[in-house]
Amino acid sequence: MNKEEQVIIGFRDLLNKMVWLNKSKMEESLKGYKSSEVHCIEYIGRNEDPNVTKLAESFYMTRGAISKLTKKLIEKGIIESYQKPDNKKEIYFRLTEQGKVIFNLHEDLHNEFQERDKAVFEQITEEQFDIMLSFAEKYNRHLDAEIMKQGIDISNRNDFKK
Amino acid sequence: MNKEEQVIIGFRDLLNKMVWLNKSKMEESLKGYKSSEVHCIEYIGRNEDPNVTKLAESFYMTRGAISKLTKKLIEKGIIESYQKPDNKKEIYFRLTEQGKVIFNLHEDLHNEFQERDKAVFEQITEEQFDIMLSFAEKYNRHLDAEIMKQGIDISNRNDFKK
DNA sequence: ATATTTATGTTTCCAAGGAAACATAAATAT
DNA sequence: ATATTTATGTTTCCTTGGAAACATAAATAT
Repeated sequence: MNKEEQVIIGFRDLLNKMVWLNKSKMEESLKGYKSSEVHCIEYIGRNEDPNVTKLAESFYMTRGAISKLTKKLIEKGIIESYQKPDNKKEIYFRLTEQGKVIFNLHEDLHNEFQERDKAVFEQITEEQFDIMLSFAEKYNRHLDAEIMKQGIDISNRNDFKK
Repeated sequence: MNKEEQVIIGFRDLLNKMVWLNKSKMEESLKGYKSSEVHCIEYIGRNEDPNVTKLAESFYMTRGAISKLTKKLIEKGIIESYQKPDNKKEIYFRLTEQGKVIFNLHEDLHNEFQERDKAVFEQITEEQFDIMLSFAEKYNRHLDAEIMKQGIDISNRNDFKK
């Protein structure tokens, strides 16, 4: 196996493991909330005027799936929707007080994860970080261009067939 | 956002994009086969005596899900199962002739993807690859240890509760 | 040798998410 | 000004995959 593949596989395994581990820790601490819900809460808490489309693009999910997820969060009283006076199409979300509590619990947990992995990051120099960041940026840009070529709309891959 | 997070998010986005892009290319070229099926065919074609458990661990999926997937591939005539004379418990898989055709088509596609992304990799020096590989290895080892601590069995996370 | 525990694989039930069709608002073209 | 196209969000139907219970074989303990 060449190094190109090794890097990709190494990071893929890494992220898979991280997702598993954090997910199980999360659903242990934040009982009653799925990790997808918490992820959604995190995005809504951190971003300006988030809507279904932005969430879908960020999570690489369809708008339909996000629509259902946000609906559930509204029913649970974790988020609420709002609109702007000059736009009757877009629907944005914000956290309720209850949502903010979960958001903060998640932030704590996030710090806990950082603490857990600190030992690994301490071994990495600034230069090494920059090398990895530069690689990720280059590759991301390249794939963005390829995705454009393909004409895939991440937020609902079907529409492009129209 | 600190560099630790940036690296993780950068690679996460990268892999998400790659999965999307390759998936849609794949299901375009290998019509009639889902990317999960092709992924499974790839693993079976490349590894010695693959069974449900090994597939599950490699894909970070439950044994139940893999069991269903392999069952479907057997029904489609793409793979077949075999056992060893001295072990009546483990069930292994191999590709049928039809499966080998798909395997080879997938290999071609894989090369095509490498070709597509060559421009990115050409800019990376040997030293830079080694830095990234070393980071991935360290982090993987760290997470393996954490997963051990948690007592999570990736192949069926529930069993450990017994 | 027998009992207990662990490993492997399967099945049933359920939830999450994608595909496609749809509704409506906004943007753009004519 | 009106028609057409595009953007945004929702809904229905269906597939995939997880959770949990189960069956059986193998490994281990007694």
